[in-house]
Amino acid sequence: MRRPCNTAAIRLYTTSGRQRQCASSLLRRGDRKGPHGYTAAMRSRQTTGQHALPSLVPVTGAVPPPGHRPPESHLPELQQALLAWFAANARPLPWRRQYTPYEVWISEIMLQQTQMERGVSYFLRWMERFPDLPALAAASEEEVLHAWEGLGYYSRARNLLAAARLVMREHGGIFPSGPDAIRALPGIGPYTAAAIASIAFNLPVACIDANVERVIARVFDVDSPVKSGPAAARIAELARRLLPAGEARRHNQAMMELGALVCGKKPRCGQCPLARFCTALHLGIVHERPVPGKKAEITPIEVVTGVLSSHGRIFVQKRLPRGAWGGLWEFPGGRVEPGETPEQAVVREFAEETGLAVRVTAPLGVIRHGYTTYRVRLHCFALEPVTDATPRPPEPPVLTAATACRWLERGELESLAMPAAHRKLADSLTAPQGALLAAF
DNA sequence: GACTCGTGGCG
DNA sequence: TCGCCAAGAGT
Repeated sequence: MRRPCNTAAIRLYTTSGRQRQCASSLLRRGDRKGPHGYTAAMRSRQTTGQHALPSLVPVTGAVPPPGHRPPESHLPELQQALLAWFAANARPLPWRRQYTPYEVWISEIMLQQTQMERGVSYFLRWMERFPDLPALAAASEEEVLHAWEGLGYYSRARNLLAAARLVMREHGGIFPSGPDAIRALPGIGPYTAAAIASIAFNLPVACIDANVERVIARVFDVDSPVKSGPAAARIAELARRLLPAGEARRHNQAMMELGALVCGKKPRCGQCPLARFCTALHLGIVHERPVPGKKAEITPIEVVTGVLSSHGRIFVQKRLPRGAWGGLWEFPGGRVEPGETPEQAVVREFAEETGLAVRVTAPLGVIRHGYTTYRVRLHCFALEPVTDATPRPPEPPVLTAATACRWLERGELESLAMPAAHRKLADSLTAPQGALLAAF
């Protein structure tokens, strides 16, 4: 299965240009003054204070306009406005046709920490390859990882397979409908359990994801970091109270859709169905909600990898089953140690990870990528085996960082799941005009 | 709670 | 170039 690229089908699901235009003009206006007469200086002071609400004072002469409807005392009206908005603005996503548990499940896992457009393209390809749960359960991990290649967080794919097999074994192949049974499946945490229970089965549970947190933090003016305990508890309680009876499926999707399309990082308050209920908008502090947590530090690191070729074949190894890129295939390599050149590092890493003696024949360039806490520069090299004069049977590799290895024909690189950076390198090897091809 | 786990798009 | 982040879960 080939990695999805930007296909024409995806355009169906993107935000329209009209919405983008409206949003930008609104944002500029809001940045300058705020919709209700509070200055930027006022907002700035509110952000740093622990108690934004009590310290709020209108600009001299400005009176907060009438019409704000405190959300706590207008829940039914708010719920109705949200559902009406969703009915008119819901995107026609592929898993919104039938709401089968399998499709809802796959879509929810794929969309974790993944942008909608990418999720849609992978979802469509996934359903061609694994059309139902038994088909997934019958697949190999190699196949599943290959279908997932490029999405990242590969434990999601491994857990999907494990969960599918568990459902076959313990639930007779029928996706469980009880919240506890759903939550017990590998890879399904609090959010996803609630999403499947409500969206697939319309059970009365509230979904709380980053979108919902953002919407609630603004509408109800939650003034502590949303990831902290107190804020999380308040948001959970508010989310429960917001849920209309019998409407969990539509309501939860509406909350998340609103957070994605309107109440995003760039809020489009002018087109928001909840604007008249929104406390943060009323106070002119929409941009200060939600209150962010502390940000992680990014460490720059130098990493090397090498493409070892011998007799027209290329060496790859399969990473250990757990941890980063677990179960994916890669070219051996590792970090450059202090005082070491990248060339020295790749020779050392090959010796440590495979027992193979190699030498560098050519540099293949530097690939930049980043993940969570690292910003990586991956130095790539072409390698050849170091052989002594006397012919002898080739010694088998001694793998210390992998469970398997293979010598591949160049065309076979396509068939294995690889980390994104290694995939870029592999693609450069087979590219028709690859500047690196001469090295082979 | 604090960490880890990927990737590509965007301003 | 760089920081931020997009429908979180597992340890």
